[in-house]
Amino acid sequence: MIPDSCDETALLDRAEASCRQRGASLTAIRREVLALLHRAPKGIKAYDLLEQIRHTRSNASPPTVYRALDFLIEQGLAHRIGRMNLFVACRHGKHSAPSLFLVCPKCNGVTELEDADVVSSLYASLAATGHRLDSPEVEISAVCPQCAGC
Amino acid sequence: MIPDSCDETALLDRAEASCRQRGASLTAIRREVLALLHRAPKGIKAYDLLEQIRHTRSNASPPTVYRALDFLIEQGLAHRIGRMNLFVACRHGKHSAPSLFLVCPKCNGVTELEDADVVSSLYASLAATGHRLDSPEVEISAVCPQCAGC
DNA sequence: GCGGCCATGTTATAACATCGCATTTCCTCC
DNA sequence: GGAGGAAATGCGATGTTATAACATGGCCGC
Repeated sequence: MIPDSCDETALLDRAEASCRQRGASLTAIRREVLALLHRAPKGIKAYDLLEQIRHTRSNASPPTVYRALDFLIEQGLAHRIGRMNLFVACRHGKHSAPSLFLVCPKCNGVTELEDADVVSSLYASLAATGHRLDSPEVEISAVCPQCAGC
Repeated sequence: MIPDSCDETALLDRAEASCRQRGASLTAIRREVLALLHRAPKGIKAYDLLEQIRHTRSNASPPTVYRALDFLIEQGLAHRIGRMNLFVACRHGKHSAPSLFLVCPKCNGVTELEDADVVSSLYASLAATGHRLDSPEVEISAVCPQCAGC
């Protein structure tokens, strides 16, 4: 897990290196989008992202953003929260094992849930029906403790 | 569990009764939408639903469909799959427990998975961290058996 | 230079969802 | 039975999210 105090540039450089390893390139646009995602730990919507990125690239358009997002997701650097049309940066270095992400529908906060039992029983159940997990990130919409009180 | 061979009319009548019990009414439009959902076991999109329902109600508009869907979801008779903007009829009689939806990213098909082990361990794990499931639908992206072969 | 390749720019439009308000329907209470 | 009110529907416009389609730019090996 990457500590929050981690320097942004270093983080982006690491992402760039990992892309290069795979023969992909983290271009300027993509890097900027990734940086914006990292600055929005609670997720950000595509059109808010578009507005943000227009501060530095006034000609950016929806495809500019969506293409960058698609790339980042493909590279495992970002994640799409289906229900909310929300995008978040991936908070962990690698996905050696699948993990569960609890997404709070109120504050949009994302918490990683580490629980071997859940993951293994999920695996077993999927295997029983012939399914195979598509992505190592499983999102679950759940109200977080802070918001549960409200 | 309701057997698949169950007659559609009977199924709708049962849904109507369960609505009435709660002081809600399964009107003609809602009943038709529910019937259409049941005929699309892999889920159907709102605008496809709209096109279908126009066969019998030529004046139907997007709000017609969305309002009916909102009602059915509220009543636990249908589920919304956020990721794909897809709607499915609930395949259980009751939604006493949340269920897992396996969404195939290739064919977009939705399969409802009922697995007490997974659900209970998920529940336990959520409770341990103070979270609470937001909706009875837990979506998981998983390649289905048909697409896995390709 | 030129041809291939990837990324990006640009315009338009598709696809999904909601709002706001008028009208109707249906229930209930008198 | 009729008045009042709540719920449901009709209808048009609008908001929001995402992609299609096509043109251009820049790099690189040859």
